Amino acid sequence: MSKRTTKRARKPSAGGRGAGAGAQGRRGSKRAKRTLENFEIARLLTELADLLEIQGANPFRVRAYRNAVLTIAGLTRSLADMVAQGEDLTELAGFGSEMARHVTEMVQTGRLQMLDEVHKEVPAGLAELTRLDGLGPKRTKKLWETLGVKTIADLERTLETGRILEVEGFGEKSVERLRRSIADQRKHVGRFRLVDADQLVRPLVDYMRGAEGIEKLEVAGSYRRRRDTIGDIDLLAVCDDAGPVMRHFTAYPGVARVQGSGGTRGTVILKSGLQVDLRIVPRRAYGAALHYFTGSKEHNIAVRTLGVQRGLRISEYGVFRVPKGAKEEDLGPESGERIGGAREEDVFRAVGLKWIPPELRENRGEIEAAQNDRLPDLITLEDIRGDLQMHSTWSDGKNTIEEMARAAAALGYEYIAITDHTPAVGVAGGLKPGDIEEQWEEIGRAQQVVPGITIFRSMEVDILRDGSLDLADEYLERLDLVVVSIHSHMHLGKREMTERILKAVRHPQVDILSHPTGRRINEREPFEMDMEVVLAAAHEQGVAVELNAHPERLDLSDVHVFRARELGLKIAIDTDAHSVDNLRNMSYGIDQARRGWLEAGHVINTLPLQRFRKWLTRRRK
DNA sequence: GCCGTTTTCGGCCCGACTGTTTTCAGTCG
Repeated sequence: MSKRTTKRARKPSAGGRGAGAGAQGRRGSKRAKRTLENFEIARLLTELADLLEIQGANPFRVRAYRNAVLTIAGLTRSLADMVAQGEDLTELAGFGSEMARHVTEMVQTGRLQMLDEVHKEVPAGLAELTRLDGLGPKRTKKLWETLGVKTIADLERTLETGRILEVEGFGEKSVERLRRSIADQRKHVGRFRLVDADQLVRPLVDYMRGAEGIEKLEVAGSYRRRRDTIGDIDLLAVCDDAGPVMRHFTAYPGVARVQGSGGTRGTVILKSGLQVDLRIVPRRAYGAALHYFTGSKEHNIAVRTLGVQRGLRISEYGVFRVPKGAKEEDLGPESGERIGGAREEDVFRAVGLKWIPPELRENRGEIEAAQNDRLPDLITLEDIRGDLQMHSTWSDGKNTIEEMARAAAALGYEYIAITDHTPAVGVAGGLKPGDIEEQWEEIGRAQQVVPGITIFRSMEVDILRDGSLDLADEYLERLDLVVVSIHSHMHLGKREMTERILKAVRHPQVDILSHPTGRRINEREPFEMDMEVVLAAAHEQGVAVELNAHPERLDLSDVHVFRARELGLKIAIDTDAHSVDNLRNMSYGIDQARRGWLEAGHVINTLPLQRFRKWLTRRRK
């Protein structure tokens, strides 16, 4: 495998975590230096990129830092470990010798000298300012140079006093926009969970289909790629006359304010705070526009670059052969010979690729896979034959075992596992040992009255602080399936947490490690733990790792799923349902699984009943 | 700063909209 392919294959997707301005400065110099986590390294590199941009550095150099941040976001391994083991960081996508040197320095010293140097010239707070809507590097620099604005607080003062109007390029509209932008940031308006976006998008799409003369309507963007969180919504429409469609859009009752509207593009903010962009495109460009607005940005850049290599110009208007000898400035959006654009496939075919499912479009190796006809045959909801984590009224579920079984049978499943909590999870009504046998009797009764589905005796066994399990072996041995997870002491250090999970995974009765990082999207950060080590241990022990389909968890993340697949682990996609309705959340797990390149064969609950039973006995010979 | 089937220099995706402008820079996606 060439280095290029290797690097591309590792190229990640998701954006880095939010970068805080002045992260390095705040850490201070006292105390022993501590190894930086990947996200902290990414944060420092982002700050460096922001500040270099303000300094007017070469934009491609700035991009190089941002690309490195993207790569880091897709790693499951800790950079500190990689450095400690003497690995060659330049093997990582977007990492050259400089980036490798920077990262090594940060790992070894906890600081980045280059950032210190830049801080001498540009205040750290400016990085934060560039993240406000309407303020980019140029305008931030201007405010700093003319009014000495260094922080958001400074900016607010100039807004109040009106001094900002003295600065060239800043008028009343800018004042209003910046005020809103600061207020939005205060509210900590973040990304929307996919499930919440679904609730907002469905009625909007229904409404838009009623627009006069609308021919086609599709939701593109990260929503179409089914990312676990959504920044904004991109709607794509085809119609002959844009005017009525755009007016219909901005008149949607859910709109809080109209940010802008032109002949082909309009932007509104819904009352929920969700931004929605509508693009109106001609029929002949529909496929090219759909591809373009679906993204990801990184994927698009990669595809367009392939186009450039073939003398093609790819944009939302279509695929064009660039006229020989044409000057860049003479080219309009539709100059040259149009060789495609009505269908999405046109774009891929023009650069020698098979059509790539949206969930894979993260420039994480999908381009190479499509070139080599090695795209995965992605799992679908129809592949699922059972659900291996759900709760009943015996602990914190809302429905009885029988009700859960009937609902699962109605979904066409062959088997389910009832996984009520164990005693340590008192708040969730964890069962006491004395209750467990009674519950088994009820499972037996439910099994008799609900035909056609097998109900496994299981429990979601709590992993205690020391890594031991919250249920005696005599019970564990009598369960059909043992699922383990953490519900307490979530703030242990990385080493202790990793050891705790490893101990649980190595318990001979354990089958599935459930919601491994404990994250709750937008609510709780993942545990500090070494995922790479945990996944490796699970693989070694024959333990499956769960992709929890609950839309607030989706834990494993897509990046972790991708890595698990690379390592050859088995995955269980479970809903963790606490009611019959929750069983339908399986689709969110499937979305995430597809983003992690899973095929049916990677997932244990796609197995037919008999083969699944066989899997259960793999360690119980 | 990274990268290479136009390779070690010279590229690096492409277009719309806004605001404050008189012809476009900056920002955003």
